[in-house]
Amino acid sequence: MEKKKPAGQPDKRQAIINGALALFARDGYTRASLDAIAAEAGVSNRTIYNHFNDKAELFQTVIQESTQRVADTVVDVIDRHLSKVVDLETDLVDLGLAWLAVLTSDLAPHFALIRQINAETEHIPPAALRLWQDTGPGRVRRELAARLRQIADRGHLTIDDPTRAAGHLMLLISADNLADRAMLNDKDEVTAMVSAGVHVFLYGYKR
Amino acid sequence: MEKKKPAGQPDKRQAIINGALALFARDGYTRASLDAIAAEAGVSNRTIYNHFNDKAELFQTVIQESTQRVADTVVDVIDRHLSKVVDLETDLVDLGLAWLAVLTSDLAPHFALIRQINAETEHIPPAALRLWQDTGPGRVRRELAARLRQIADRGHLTIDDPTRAAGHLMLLISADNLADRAMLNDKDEVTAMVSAGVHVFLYGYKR
DNA sequence: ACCCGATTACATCGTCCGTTGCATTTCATG
DNA sequence: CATGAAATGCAACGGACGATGTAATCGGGT
Repeated sequence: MEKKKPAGQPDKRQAIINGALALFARDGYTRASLDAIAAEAGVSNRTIYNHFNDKAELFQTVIQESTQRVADTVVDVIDRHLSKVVDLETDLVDLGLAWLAVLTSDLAPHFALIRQINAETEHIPPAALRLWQDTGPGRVRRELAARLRQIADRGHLTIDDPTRAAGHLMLLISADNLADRAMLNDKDEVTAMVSAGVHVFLYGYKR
Repeated sequence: MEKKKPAGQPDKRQAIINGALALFARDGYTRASLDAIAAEAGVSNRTIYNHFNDKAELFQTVIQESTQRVADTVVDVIDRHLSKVVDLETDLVDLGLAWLAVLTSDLAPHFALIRQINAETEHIPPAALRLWQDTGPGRVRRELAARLRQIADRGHLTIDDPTRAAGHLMLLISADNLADRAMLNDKDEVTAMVSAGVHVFLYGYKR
């Protein structure tokens, strides 16, 4: 009784977006059919067109939604680990582990979606592409850069270009992830990767 | 007379592979139609089926061919810059610049193809995926790791895991490339990125 | 000049997909 | 209970695409 279906507008739209995210992430824009998305969302094909004008609009909406969600969580992870630094190395390692935990969380499909975006670059309107860059990875990068600047100002590191340093740290933390994603399931390998990455970052920007 | 069309087998197959590479790289596996590939290759649709059983086989062939080509050149770049080291930092920077030059050379489509592969992971037979990993990025990584081990043995660096170090160097050299590929056209930005990346790598693995 | 395999143009089949129209059903609201 | 907006099921369209068959054409090797 609690979850009776409200025939009205409420959460159908969200269900569509979630289902579309799952299929776009796995199959890509072209391969993911609207019928399959409708089935995944537990919704009629026709209903999708009551909420979105066409497939492209749905795709862009999915990108924005998912990007917003993930950016929020990652920014939160950054703030939680770098707002007050006690021991820089262990704090950075913890940050890296928490970061990678997001990759295997329920937000995992988002990162498959990102790979789709990176592949579809030529077929996505540049405006949407810039918007994504700015509210997604760009925002995370800026947040991390700001934290690094604080840390540098306290004399722990020497950073001339915090934005670039933020990029370096992001890459070093998840280095092997780009080569072999299956490794994310081995806890020991993950900590080894993060520790090594943080170590290089720390000594690379030492003093 | 020199370039008379030999109606026979010779280079049609190569033309098909080249055309398919161009279209697969830009449009992805599903979006790239065989008619478009045939047109791009200056070849009849039917001829493609004289050389390949189906679209999937053509795709895998293209991946193997292009991967082989690019891995050869990149390995060559590595050997040319790290076989004899005079000044490690400038040699690494030169390596990085030569590396990035490949990304904008005539082999550029290959890296768009890689993004397609990364997106299509779920739809490519694992065997083909492993083969690609091994003959492509894996081979490059091993080659670079071997060179780094030599350098470390001579006392210039402290490297416990050369393979991981190779991964770090590859990422640090092309750091910003993942975020903004348009930057590859600005020579100053490229050298700044490479210099910064090499610097972090060098001090990160300093003895 | 002849032959044979490669190539081509063309036509076709079956399928899937995006999109729309329409009639029907569902349910919260008043 | 009546109303209306939202959702659904169904059918259909136009188009694109992978794949195959066939007959004609081309061009080099004997």
